[in-house]
Amino acid sequence: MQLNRQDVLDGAIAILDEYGLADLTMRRLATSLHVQPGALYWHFPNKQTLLGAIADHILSGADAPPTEDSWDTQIGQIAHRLRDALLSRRDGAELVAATYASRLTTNHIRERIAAVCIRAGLPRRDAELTADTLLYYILGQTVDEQARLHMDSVGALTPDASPLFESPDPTSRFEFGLQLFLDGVRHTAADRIRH
Amino acid sequence: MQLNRQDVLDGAIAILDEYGLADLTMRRLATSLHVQPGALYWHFPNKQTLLGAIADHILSGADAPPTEDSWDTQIGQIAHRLRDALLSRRDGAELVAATYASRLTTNHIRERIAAVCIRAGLPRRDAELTADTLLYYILGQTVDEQARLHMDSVGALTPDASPLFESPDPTSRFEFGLQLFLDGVRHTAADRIRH
DNA sequence: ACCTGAACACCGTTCAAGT
DNA sequence: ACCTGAACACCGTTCAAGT
Repeated sequence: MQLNRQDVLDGAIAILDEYGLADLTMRRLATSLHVQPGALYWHFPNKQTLLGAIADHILSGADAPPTEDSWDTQIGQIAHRLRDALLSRRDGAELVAATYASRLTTNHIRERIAAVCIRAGLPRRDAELTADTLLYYILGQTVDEQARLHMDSVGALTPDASPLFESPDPTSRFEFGLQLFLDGVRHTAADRIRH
Repeated sequence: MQLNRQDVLDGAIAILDEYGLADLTMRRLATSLHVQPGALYWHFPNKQTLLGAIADHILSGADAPPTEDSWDTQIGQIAHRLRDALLSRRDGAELVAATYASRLTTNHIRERIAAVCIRAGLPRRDAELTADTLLYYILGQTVDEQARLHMDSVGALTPDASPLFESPDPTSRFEFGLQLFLDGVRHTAADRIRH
């Protein structure tokens, strides 16, 4: 039974979900696929590339065209989609943050957000910087949120410090930062229209 | 010549500056201090703790009381101090991001920013969430900026994609996101005063 | 085309024993 | 109190050789 690229990718994602990013090693992956470690290097040149492919997979779908009708709800929609995508797999946010780094800002999601900002009245360059700013916020916030979740499940937190009972809850925290950001964009856009 | 905690810390920072985070290993550090790897574990319980101490060192000073007089310039001052601190050592932003994660939001810097927000008219809880939002942005932006710098020095980029000639330059990019954020805070604060 | 076997050059951490 | 010696249990990656 021969392996293909997709099998390796699926196996890697399965390990990620079951054991987390720290335990996603090439050797462990090889074992789970009943293959020698070296075999993986026929399908992926190195681990970094494999992680990149997982990151792409996690993010796929988050950059679909927005269906809302005003620019601010459109950005909100994309932002929530991205957060949901990052939270959809164990350590998803950490993996994307560690792997993508400066590539999130070379992503289709960035273009989508920038496009919405242009429609809101921002010049191209401002729109791109605005998209980057939002992406940094979402990634940071979500990495943090997911790290707390994990700490919680591992019991490293006192019960009343549990993020599950945290007030405000993670989604509200996310919404707060998102609205703060949108207010900033509104102001910048309004300025542009006035001048 | 006996080693103490500070010697280990200094040695680690020296390796960080010269060879970068990826090459900062316990074994390499031990060699540079002319000591066996196990010796380090008398001074630090594990690598994570050592990295945490380096992160604290990098961040020390960034949380001094602001000297500006309006709340927005105060936040700007703290934000720039944090960025400068992260950029002050090779891979500083990456190290802090990887090590601190959800601890940046348990930092004195967070309290400083929150305090300024409270003085600007925000309720305590909003002030904390606002501080977190800013911290996520600064960290993300600075990690990215530093990663590009490194890619550049390593020659992994085409000349015209060099961040050194990027327009706008990194500092202006940073300033853009910061102002976007401050506009958002202004709006939230104004809302609070009106109602 | 795809994989094995086996090696290379590393890691972080532990711990009895030494001084 | 502080360190050595030596081991344990791993890593990612390479590559001749096999099928």
